[in-house]
Amino acid sequence: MTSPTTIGRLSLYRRILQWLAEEGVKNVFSHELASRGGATAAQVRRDLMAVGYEGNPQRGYSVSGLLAAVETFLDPPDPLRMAIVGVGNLGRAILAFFRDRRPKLRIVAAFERDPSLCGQVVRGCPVHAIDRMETIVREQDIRVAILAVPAAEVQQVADTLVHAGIHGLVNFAPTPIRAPKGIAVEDMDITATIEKVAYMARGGV
Amino acid sequence: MTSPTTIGRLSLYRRILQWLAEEGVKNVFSHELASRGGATAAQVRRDLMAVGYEGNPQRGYSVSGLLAAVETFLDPPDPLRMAIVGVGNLGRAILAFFRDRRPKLRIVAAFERDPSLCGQVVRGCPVHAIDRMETIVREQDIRVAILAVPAAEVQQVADTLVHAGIHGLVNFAPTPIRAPKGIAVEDMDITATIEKVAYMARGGV
DNA sequence: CCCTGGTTGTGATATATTTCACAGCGTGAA
DNA sequence: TTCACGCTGTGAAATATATCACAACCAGGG
Repeated sequence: MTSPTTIGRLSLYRRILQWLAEEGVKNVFSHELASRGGATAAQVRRDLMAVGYEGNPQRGYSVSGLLAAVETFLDPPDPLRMAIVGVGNLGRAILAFFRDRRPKLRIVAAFERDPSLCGQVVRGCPVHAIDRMETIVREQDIRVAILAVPAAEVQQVADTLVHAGIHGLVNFAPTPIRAPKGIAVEDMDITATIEKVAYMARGGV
Repeated sequence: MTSPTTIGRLSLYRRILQWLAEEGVKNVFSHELASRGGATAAQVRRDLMAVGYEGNPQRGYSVSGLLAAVETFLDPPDPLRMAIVGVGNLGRAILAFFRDRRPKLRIVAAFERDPSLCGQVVRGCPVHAIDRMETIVREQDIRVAILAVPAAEVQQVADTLVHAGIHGLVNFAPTPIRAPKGIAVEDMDITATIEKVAYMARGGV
């Protein structure tokens, strides 16, 4: 019903609103959100239709009111438990960002093939051996997994997670993964993005 | 003329074709590329129209021929020099991936605020103080920069790079950046993507 | 009071992207 | 030979996404 691109932008507006709230800003107009969010004012208003919060032509939107509405819309009612697979540089970067930032989206477990890391706590997150992944995902009711493993392994990891009953996957390997219908999958192909910019950057050479 | 989404997929097909070539596969059909690339056969054929390489209904596409055609299409004629700003975990992950993988896209410099890293070589890439960024970007004719710095700093870094004559920016900070027209910008918002999947994953709870 | 100016919410429109569907072709079997 | 098959390349249609444009609203200033 609500398009995925809109969901992605709402997540961004939420962060902008949090920023504004910290700065003590009370009200905001659609064009201000747009300029901070890299969108147009019309698009912001269109996106906000999904959350059903009404602004007012004189003051725009109440920052706190809109923030609450967006959070209600985006956040699951109960905290959603997530896991990360692969505690290399990329995995650590993601862990660091999410730490203490989203109470409703908690990364509760990490999995890693390298035995020397297992048993440690990295960025506040316990690291388990990847063999125990299926068991732990089931036991801890983990719904979403972030895959930060090499391309050669990622499909197998994804299959195991699907088998363990995962609901969503975010894949950072430079190969798309296949998953049955009903499982939300997003491939974030860093290489493709960089190559895309490299291509576009030589328009005016 | 060619849409950015197509460019992104061509980059993916290129990697798949490299894989196939390493496996010794000589020919490939559009539906095989599609299944490995998370697309449909029609979309693959449509994308390949851009590169102007013709397949044949009996054998499909020659892996080596198509690979060469895609590379000619995507790669700049001369090697494109790139830089990375921020040598934290994310920066290192990207450096590690690009190392020796793309001769036509070389990350030739890294910039970092932390003085203890400056002067070192990380993943084969020399790390410079960020104060010297503008000078080095000009001197070394760096065209594309990858931004892996905190959100609070990213706009200022981008402005400096624009001033230094950069052509393209890939931004990993969770805030979109503003740049003048004519500069290719791609924001990779990891947080938004994860939140998007978290949202979609609770469809069938 | 009556304008003017600036904003919201949204129907209508435009653009971008994907999918459909089929002609054209060469191969292999009968 | 003649047919059926399976694929490519691409016009046409469908879908998804973004933008336009305007009625409705209200505050502030004549």
